Amino acid sequence: MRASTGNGDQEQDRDGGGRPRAGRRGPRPAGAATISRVAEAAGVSRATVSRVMNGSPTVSPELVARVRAAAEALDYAPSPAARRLALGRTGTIALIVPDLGNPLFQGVLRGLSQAAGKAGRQLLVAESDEDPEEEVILALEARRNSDGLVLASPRAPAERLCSIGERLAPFVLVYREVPGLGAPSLSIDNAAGVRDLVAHLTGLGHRRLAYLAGPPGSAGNAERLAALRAAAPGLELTVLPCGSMFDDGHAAAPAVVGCGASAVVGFNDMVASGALTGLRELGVGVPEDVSITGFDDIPFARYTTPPLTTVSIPKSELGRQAWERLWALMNGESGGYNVRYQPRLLVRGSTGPAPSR
Amino acid sequence: MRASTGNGDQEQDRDGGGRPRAGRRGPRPAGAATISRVAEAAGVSRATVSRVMNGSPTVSPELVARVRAAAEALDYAPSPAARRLALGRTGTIALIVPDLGNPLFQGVLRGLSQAAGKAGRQLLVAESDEDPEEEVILALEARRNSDGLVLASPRAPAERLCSIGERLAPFVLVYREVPGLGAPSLSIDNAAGVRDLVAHLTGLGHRRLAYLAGPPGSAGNAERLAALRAAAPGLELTVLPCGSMFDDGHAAAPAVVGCGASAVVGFNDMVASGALTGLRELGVGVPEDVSITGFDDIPFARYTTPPLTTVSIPKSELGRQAWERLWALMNGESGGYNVRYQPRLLVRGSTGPAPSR
DNA sequence: GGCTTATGAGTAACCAGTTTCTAACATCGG
DNA sequence: CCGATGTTAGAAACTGGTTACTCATAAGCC
Repeated sequence: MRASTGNGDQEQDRDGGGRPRAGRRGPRPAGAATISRVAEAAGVSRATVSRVMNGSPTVSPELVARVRAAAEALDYAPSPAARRLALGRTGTIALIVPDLGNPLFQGVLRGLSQAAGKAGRQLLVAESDEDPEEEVILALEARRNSDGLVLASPRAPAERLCSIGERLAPFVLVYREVPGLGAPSLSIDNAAGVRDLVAHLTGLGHRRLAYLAGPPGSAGNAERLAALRAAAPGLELTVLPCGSMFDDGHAAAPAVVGCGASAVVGFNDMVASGALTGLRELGVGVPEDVSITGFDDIPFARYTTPPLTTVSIPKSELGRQAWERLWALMNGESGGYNVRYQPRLLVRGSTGPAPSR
Repeated sequence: MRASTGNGDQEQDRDGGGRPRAGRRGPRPAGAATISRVAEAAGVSRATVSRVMNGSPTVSPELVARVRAAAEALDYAPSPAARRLALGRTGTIALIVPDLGNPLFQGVLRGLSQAAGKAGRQLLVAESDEDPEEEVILALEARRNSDGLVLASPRAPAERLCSIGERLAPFVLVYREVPGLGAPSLSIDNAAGVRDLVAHLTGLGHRRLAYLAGPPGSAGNAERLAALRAAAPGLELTVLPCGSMFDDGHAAAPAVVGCGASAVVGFNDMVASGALTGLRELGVGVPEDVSITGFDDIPFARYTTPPLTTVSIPKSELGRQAWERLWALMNGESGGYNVRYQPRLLVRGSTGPAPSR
């Protein structure tokens, strides 16, 4: 025999003595009890053991007790792998995010994890690293190993999502809406958030704004930018390429100074915080010289100096709701309509009156 | 002979005029192709299809082509559930953390997710919510659905872990060492980190320290506190119960002022940041009046005002290493010895000379 | 008391793969 | 030309549960 089968399993004793079947191959988790052994020990059929383990009411109390005792004695627990195959469900749901380092997705992760955990479901997590095609592959793969999917802020183009939508179902979209797709989506009214921010800033007398743009593939970034353009007909707007992390914002500080804006609208709280620190390092007063706003209200935003004016979005709530929707879909219900959460403006210390020129 | 040969051929309708078989039960994912259908289409046996799908070299090129074509035509992909059962492995690893909202664990999550993803493994995540017994149950459950575990900062008592250690294997411990346990651990030399901090603070003339304590169950907290007590024989140390989140630190600010310490050692960066903001709100100058240090070096620590002096630990590296160790263990190798990472002191702006009384 | 109905539990057919064994066939050496 | 050896691919036995049938028994009814 060629050694091609040597897949890591240590064939302990393949001795010529030939005991019945010492250790066939890998599967056996070291003598774990099987349903057959329990059935034998209790003197009943495998079907009866299965019924007892699943709490079927059609078993006599006496047998229930016997099976329970045998299962206990053998330390038996049904094999999840076998149940998956037999039942056709996994007891697992999956979450795909572009970036696990982003508090936005961490919030969804937490909410989803807790809601799914409470319902006794396990959670598979995968990070697509902002790569659209990778994301599609991960999603398909994850879906095959779960009963349902939550796609957070998917970077894949709408038509690509539609083309695989059927194989992804049931699934829920978070932080994005895709019209043609037959999946409920939970999203943020980015335009409303931006309008609130702009109203706040113009109310303070700001006329020259800079926008620290998020990642190019982000739908949220596109919406926020579009809303900013729409909301600011009489304003002067400079768009600075930036990113989504602290360092991106920090690195953009000189450009902010260079463009002469009196107020900076950050794509999110991280770039805003980074820019805030960067500006102060350059000797720019916040908010005396320049006002700064963020987006998302990450836990940290309250603890910058000065605290960041931002727009709050219910991150964990999205996770919880995503579970609710997914649960409904998995039960064949409708999953409900799309929801757009209204963000809430939080005015803190990083914004102030525009400096009189 | 009994009908035991009924290997997958569906005797479509044996019922009296009933419909073919509308929807037997759950399993069928709406007409997904099975290995039997592919075998039939290609005119070969199921065994051959299996061999082709797994790249076995013992199939003639002609058959390989035929099977490939049939699989392609039917859009066939092997059922992960069936493979799990047949192979006895899941292609999945699991991570248990006490709190998904903590950047410390997010770092491990990221590192692990990326390393496992690169190796084509999926990642199951569960949050124990700081509850020791819950954690044990989650770990056992997660282990049964995966090939290996990473336990981050487990809250469960050492003897409890030892008692279930065998059923958890293979697994790796992160942020904690448990002597009796036969699992490699990747931990931080908390004592060294604390010593560095204390040396730095005493070098600046501080003699009265306050420690913002972490969660009671945390092993890291116990180590840091013990090291602090040991490192400060000539110092006055006040221990303030606190927690691990921003708000905990913020709420502790008045107590800090009350105890008269000139330097605050936070359990981690979050409580330190919270305290920093709280102190400044109370009119206390940092670092002029009070110095503050954190621990962990979360991404945010660089962006507080002033930036936080802290001790850096390689969070993502721990995740990557955890994967390496787990991978070795899953292959029957040793998994290597325990590793204690040496943290690195980062002096930033939140610490300064002790005020002359 | 015989017939119908309920009930409890066993039999065997699934779920969808993997792998051992075995048999047929081709190749090679003597 | 025949036996030994080497390949290939199929048959069938697994992986460990679930559940549709089936059947025996007991209870209910007339």
